[in-house]
Amino acid sequence: MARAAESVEHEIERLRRAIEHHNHRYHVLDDPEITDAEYDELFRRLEALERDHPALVTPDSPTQRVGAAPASGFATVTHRQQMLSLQNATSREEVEEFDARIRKFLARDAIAYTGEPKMDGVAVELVYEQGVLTVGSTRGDGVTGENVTANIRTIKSVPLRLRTGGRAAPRLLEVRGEVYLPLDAFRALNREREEAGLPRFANPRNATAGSLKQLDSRITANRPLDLVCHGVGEVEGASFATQAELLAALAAWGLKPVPQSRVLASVDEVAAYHDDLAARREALPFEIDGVVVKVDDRTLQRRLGQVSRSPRWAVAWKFKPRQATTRVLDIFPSVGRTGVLTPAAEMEPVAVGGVTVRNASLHNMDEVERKDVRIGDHVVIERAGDVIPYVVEVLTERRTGEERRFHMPQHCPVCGAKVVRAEGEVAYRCTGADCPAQLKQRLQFFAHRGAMDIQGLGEKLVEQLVDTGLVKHLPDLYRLDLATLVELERMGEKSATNLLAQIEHSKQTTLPRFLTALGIRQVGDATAKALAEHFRTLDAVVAAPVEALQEVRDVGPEVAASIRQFFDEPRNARLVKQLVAAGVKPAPVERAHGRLAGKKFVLTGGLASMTRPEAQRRIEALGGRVVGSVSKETDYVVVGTDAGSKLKRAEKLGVARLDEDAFLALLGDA
DNA sequence: TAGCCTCGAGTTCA
DNA sequence: CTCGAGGCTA
Repeated sequence: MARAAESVEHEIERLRRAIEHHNHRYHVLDDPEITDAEYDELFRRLEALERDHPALVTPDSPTQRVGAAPASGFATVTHRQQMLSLQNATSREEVEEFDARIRKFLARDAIAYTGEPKMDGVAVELVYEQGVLTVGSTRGDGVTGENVTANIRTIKSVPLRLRTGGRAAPRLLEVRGEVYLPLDAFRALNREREEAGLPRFANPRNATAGSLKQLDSRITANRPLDLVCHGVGEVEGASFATQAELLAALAAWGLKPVPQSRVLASVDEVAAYHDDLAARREALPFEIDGVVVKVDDRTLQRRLGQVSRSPRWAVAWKFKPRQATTRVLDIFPSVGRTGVLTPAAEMEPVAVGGVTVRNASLHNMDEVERKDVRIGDHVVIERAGDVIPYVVEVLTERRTGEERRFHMPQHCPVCGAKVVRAEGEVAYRCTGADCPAQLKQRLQFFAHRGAMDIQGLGEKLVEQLVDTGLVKHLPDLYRLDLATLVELERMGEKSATNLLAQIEHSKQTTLPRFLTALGIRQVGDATAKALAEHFRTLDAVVAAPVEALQEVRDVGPEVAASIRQFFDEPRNARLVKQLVAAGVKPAPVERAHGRLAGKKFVLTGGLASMTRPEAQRRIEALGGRVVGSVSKETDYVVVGTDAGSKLKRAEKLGVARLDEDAFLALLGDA
């Protein structure tokens, strides 16, 4: 028993030291070593131990205060009322417990809540005296923060004087809010920094903290920070019955209230609100890491009061973290279709945003060197914006000295050919003309939907065909027969027959598909289509001199040279000849005409009545074009379910939007 | 010559 | 989906 108590004491002390350390890194140095999720984990563990062992709680425990001492350089501001932090919840069960606690405390059956997105930024307080902004400060440790008035004043959405519509302003108004950097501004800032040779910010919150702590407010003024408000501290000369009323009053005074807030009548509605925001998270123009649930009635809020460091009437329901830290086990190059060696990191499996991640591409050597990722490093990984994980930053302070740098091999790991880096290019390329890795990728690209469209020829089969030597060059595909195919693993007579039919079918292709399938550098499906429309026949494309190629829309000197170089290479000329000899017949396509001739479409989200490639075909059949990104040149954005950032951009640029019904009507479907 | 627009290329997990 | 870069246009 005594020994158990000792070990608990030991663990509490260890946790406190760790939390104090990370507090300092985060709040004072703006340079955290661990993710928020890991920090929260430590904090929760300490809270749990202290709850179970109240005798061990001391006033200097990190649980007994909010943050750490402010960095030097700014004057200190004492908040009239302590700026509290929120209790966290990570599941519906915990929110139900929160609701049950409150109902029990107040002896009520039902409580109305307000839901707000939990903005991932920097918490601040603005003080308005007689309606004039006098002080802006960071939260700091909750009791005292830093005076960042000059920087706050640069934020466009912060009124320097409240709008009162002729009536008297409140004598005193302390507003609590969150400063953040909108995502597009964050990306633009990182691009600029990269060009200037400065390190990138790991995430918008770090960028916000860095911007807000500039001693020179002219720098801050160049960062398009924004501030939204979600609460008040001390107020004289005004009062609000509910949180919703408070937000409305702030808005009336010209402040920006937290967007997308809602009054919620039950835990069910709270859960629906949470799920809705979680689903729309990626499409929002700012980062959020959860929702904040507050008791709406301010009188009830006062009755509930607070427990040590947080109000009893609010809880932050956090989303599953999209960031996580893990360790790089190995870095190895993979060989792509064009021979490019792409370094990839193999990591200890870790859960991020609901899936287990093991691999992440490191894109190229410049990236590896810029981030200085080494084998054995602890890294922060993220699945932001899209699904694909990437390494955000290396936690250099966790290095032990055992880490190994990755060097690009001088010879291809698959075929042993020399690896070269062309002048002015970031990519390293395998020069092996018969590299099996390249052949596999090229074969798969050849069979791809947008190219020859050979269904059933997937990764596994390609692997077998190349490894068994059945396919040494692309034209070998057209010499396969039933007897050899059925020898392969997992290949019966039925699937072999189907595959042969698909291969046979692919011979009746179109010129643009065929040109795409060849895999000419810088020629994708759009350029292939333009070439086909311009030259009409394969022979004409193959024979075209550079000057003629440049007459094609979107083909300049670079692309023209690349095309010419491809066909001038004897092995490529032979490849084209052999494919044609094998029976491949690329048919010319009609020039674009039709009802939608010259119209540009962008597709976003999913459609119920057809797939995206199908929608593209339908549009093109009527002479329209489908492009990947929205610009003011775009004629229509087709908005499906779960539309992404393209819809936002369309709204901003005032581009016409079509829902599925309107789109079908345009296509001429009933 | 700069800035916009579009295209190409690479890519993870279930 | 996003980034980098080629090509086009004001």
